[in-house]
Amino acid sequence: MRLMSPPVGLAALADTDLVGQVARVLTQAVINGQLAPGAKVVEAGIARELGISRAPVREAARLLEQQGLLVSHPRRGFFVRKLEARDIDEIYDLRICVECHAALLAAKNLTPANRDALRRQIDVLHETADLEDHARQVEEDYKFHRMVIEIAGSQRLLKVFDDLSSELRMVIGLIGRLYDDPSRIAQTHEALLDVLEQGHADIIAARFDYHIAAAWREVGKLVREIPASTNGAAP
Amino acid sequence: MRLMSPPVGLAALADTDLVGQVARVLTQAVINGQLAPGAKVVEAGIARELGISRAPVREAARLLEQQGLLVSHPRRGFFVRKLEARDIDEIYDLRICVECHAALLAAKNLTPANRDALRRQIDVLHETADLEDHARQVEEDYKFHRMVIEIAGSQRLLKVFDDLSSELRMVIGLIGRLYDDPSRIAQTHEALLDVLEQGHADIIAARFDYHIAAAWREVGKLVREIPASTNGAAP
DNA sequence: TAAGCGTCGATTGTCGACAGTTTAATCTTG
DNA sequence: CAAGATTAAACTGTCGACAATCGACGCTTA
Repeated sequence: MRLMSPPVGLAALADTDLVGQVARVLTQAVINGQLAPGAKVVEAGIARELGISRAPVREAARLLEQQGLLVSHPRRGFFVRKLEARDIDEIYDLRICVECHAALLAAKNLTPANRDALRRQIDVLHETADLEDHARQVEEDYKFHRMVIEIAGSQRLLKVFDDLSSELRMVIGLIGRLYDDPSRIAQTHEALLDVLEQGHADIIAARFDYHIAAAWREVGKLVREIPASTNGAAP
Repeated sequence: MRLMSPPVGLAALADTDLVGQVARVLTQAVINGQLAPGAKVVEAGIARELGISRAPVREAARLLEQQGLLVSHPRRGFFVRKLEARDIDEIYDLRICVECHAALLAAKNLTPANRDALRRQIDVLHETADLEDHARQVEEDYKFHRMVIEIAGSQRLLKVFDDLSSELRMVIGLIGRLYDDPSRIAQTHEALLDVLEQGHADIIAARFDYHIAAAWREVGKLVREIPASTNGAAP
């Protein structure tokens, strides 16, 4: 059963995967705040809303739980995870750990082809800098980082990053605007590509560390201007 | 529905979680080889065997898929993941990345209490060295490493480690014997605790890196004596 | 008025069923 | 006899149903 009204076209490639679709829908709902942190995710409600049964919804919820977007209290249901300042710190700490390592691997695997791909992505960053679409800016930013990890060539590294990303998108979606000076993000990423090309391990690690830590401080600052809430429900 | 016959006592605390139980059963089956790599996991079969319906089995399978123990081919079902040499490399590469980082954090958080806990675990390693129970040795080995990450204090770091661990247990279970000289593993872990206490970042990272890399080489050697198989099924 | 208790609606956990698809087995046919 | 077509069995994806449980509300009782 399709979620959207059949889009006429026969472009039903990787569509056949209900729980995947539900997972995407839920993820999106969490990211854009339709499902606020702490909100209860009522299986029957989602199911009815999507015109499907509860089974696929439950499976999708379990998936998102594993990814850290939802928490489940047995016999009480699934809830949108509340991220506290501590979680943000954990996420960025792990991001630094993982991305610095990935950057080193990526530098080793750097070919003209994927070097150009990165450069093109930086061009995209330049373009989006002018737009007022903050969400888009964040998205293209992530895409660059993700490309680096793809180049590193480890599926597991990529999975960790993707899981962290969806958690982060949640907070960032909540914060709203992220960059004070959008034009600068393209520049900072050029610096990242530079050190990758240069290929000196220490410098690469230091540069990526600095870059991510900067984002960490930025997000941390903005988050602390927002409600601090204890996670989960009382026992 | 309970899996075991009710153990009389009222110690039915965290029992109420069918999918959790199923997940554990399946994990165990994968680790000890009852479910061989590449084997098909038939939902109805598992369900019947456990005397439950397919729904919880499916949810558990999705969970293990997310953890990397199973792969799912839409419309064809779940299969036990086949780990190739490349996967082993990815796992250990990530382990080094994560555990070295965790070790640094752990060193900062090291208190007399958890320092003693680590030491006690090393004692256990000494004791199990005499036994011929290889599985037990591996398990206690992991427990030490896990404790370090617990001390580091990041839930996410711990989750990444746990996921990697279950994948690794799979390979190691397959290999059978892992240590040529069991008496040495206690020693090497003492060295790890030493550098943690000493608290010098570079030395900690280097030592953990070396320790894990050694295991990597060991496992890699043993794995390559075993069938190399392509993962998944043909499209 | 505040704490305790029972009731009722809402929601989860689990089950069995059914249709559509995949896989295995059997039967053709060149 | 081998390759392809055909049929039958097995399995997955999804659904709707039902009992058990949880949380809220209101009522009783100090």
